[in-house]
Amino acid sequence: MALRQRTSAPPSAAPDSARKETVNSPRLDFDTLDGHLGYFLRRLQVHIFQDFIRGLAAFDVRPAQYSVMVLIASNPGRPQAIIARALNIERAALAKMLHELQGRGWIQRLPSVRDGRSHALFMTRDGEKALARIKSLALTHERRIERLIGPERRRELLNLLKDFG
Amino acid sequence: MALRQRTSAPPSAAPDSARKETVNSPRLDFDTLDGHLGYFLRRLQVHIFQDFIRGLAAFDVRPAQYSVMVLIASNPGRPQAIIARALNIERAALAKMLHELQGRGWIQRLPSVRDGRSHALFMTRDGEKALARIKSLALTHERRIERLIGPERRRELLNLLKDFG
DNA sequence: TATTGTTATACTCTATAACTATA
DNA sequence: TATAGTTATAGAGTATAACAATA
Repeated sequence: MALRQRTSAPPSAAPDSARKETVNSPRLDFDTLDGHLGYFLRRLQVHIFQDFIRGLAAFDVRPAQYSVMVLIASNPGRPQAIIARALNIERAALAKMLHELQGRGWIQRLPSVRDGRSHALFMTRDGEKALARIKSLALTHERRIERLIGPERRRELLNLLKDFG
Repeated sequence: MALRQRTSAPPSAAPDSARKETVNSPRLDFDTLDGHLGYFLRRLQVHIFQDFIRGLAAFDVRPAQYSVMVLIASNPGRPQAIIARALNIERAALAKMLHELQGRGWIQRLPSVRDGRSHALFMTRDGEKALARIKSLALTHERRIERLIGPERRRELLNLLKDFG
């Protein structure tokens, strides 16, 4: 594994009297950070989400909202708990988000016939129309990412990440 | 590219009278989500960060704090702006975090001799000692991730992500 | 007893603006 | 003028607990 502990004491362990500011910039040492997958995943993920948010600013749709709308549209009639579990969203957070989306007139919550506790989720007509345009912007976003990191790298990352789940 | 728009209207575009709850669970259709790299990156990154936070709960150190401490320790004497830029952290956020770390007695901010505006950052003795143990826990965390996703996949992901920057 | 959806709370992160002191 | 650091604020995301209704 690439991640290893340092064996020698780093410079800053020297006595205070010996401490010196680093003036020039002989490149930063990232030390153990270089061995953390989470660090690199995070960097790219943040960049991608920022691009997504900017790209869909016209609809004011964030990644989490997009994923919820896509799932409802492709799986109409599901209860909230199923959608929440599928996307790793807290039930409480999803309830709030659905309220928001319902306020925009994009989704519907119908009382379930079979289970008095749950709501069956559907898109509205307006929601479907909005989602069509949103998906188009999301596709444009994905193509920007593809150009940024290269098509092969994108495909390889997608494959590696996908079958992990 | 794998991401493509649907050509046919999804089921939920049917008239309201035709809407039916989905009862059983014939697996969810993730539709366009399946083509978004950001979606998969996010899933794994969240999982990894949660594992990191749990693994370092004894020190109450979060990923961002860890990355800052590692950078200061390996690059003593740097001003805040350099560290912030390197880690894509807002200057304002870093200032707050450094105040926190200073409160724990882990880092020092010495006034810069060369630039009256900036602070030279150093670890304290206690900070170095804490960091040594923290790095050990971080290494254990990384090994858990390695076991979770497999050593080859981890290495490949790391390589693909690294030379993007 | 367990689950669905809801509300409320708290904490972290992120983004922004405004300010001071220096350069 | 621009930059370094600070403070304050607002918004989003996340985590938790508690509750009513239903299973």
